[in-house]
Amino acid sequence: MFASSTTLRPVFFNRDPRQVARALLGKLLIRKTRGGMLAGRIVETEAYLAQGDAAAHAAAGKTARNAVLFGPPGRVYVYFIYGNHYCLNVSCLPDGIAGGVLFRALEPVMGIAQMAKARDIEVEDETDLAKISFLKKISSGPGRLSEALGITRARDNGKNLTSPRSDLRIVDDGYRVRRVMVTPRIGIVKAAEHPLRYFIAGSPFVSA
DNA sequence: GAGGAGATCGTCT
DNA sequence: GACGATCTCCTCT
Repeated sequence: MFASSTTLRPVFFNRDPRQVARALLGKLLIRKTRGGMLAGRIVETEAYLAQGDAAAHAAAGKTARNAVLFGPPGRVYVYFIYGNHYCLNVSCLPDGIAGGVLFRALEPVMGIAQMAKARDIEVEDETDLAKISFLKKISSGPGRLSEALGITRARDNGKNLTSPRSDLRIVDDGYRVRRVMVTPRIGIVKAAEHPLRYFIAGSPFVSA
């Protein structure tokens, strides 16, 4: 499957996070597991900038926690939040300049039953797997999509998303997004006014 | 359906 | 020692 798709290369991520956040919409996030392949279409992202963005983890400078954001583009940055959740990001811009994109929501595409199990969501019967109300519970939110794909800081932080052999990567399968909406970011206090949240207009799988 | 509070811990001050 | 790029459950309407 996805025979005609191509893995996104480092150059895709080597630019302004706002461009990357917008361009990632419609791409497929793919996770290879022992139990099979999981995939979701990216429907919602947020950009976190290098300079002058008080909400970004990189705002206060480089630390052991956020070092990946300062590294080369196309690397996985995972952080743990509220004592409960992991959030998945990808680094942008050249080595030495911080910046990243947070993945906020996916439309489940492949391995849906396995993702539901990872989220501890019960499948009543086979028809559930095609219901929007059911699919929304799987990966419409940063913590939710990370849990569905089994993302953890110990396992994935620093991983190269752009290697075709990686167990976590992003591919372009030719899907074309019709219209993109831009709004302020969610769940932050500092620099909350900037319109840096991007999502596919009309998608029922975006968060909130 | 909306709104509020608790969970729970790594990270930085 | 405080707080956070969240989620879920519970209560009230």
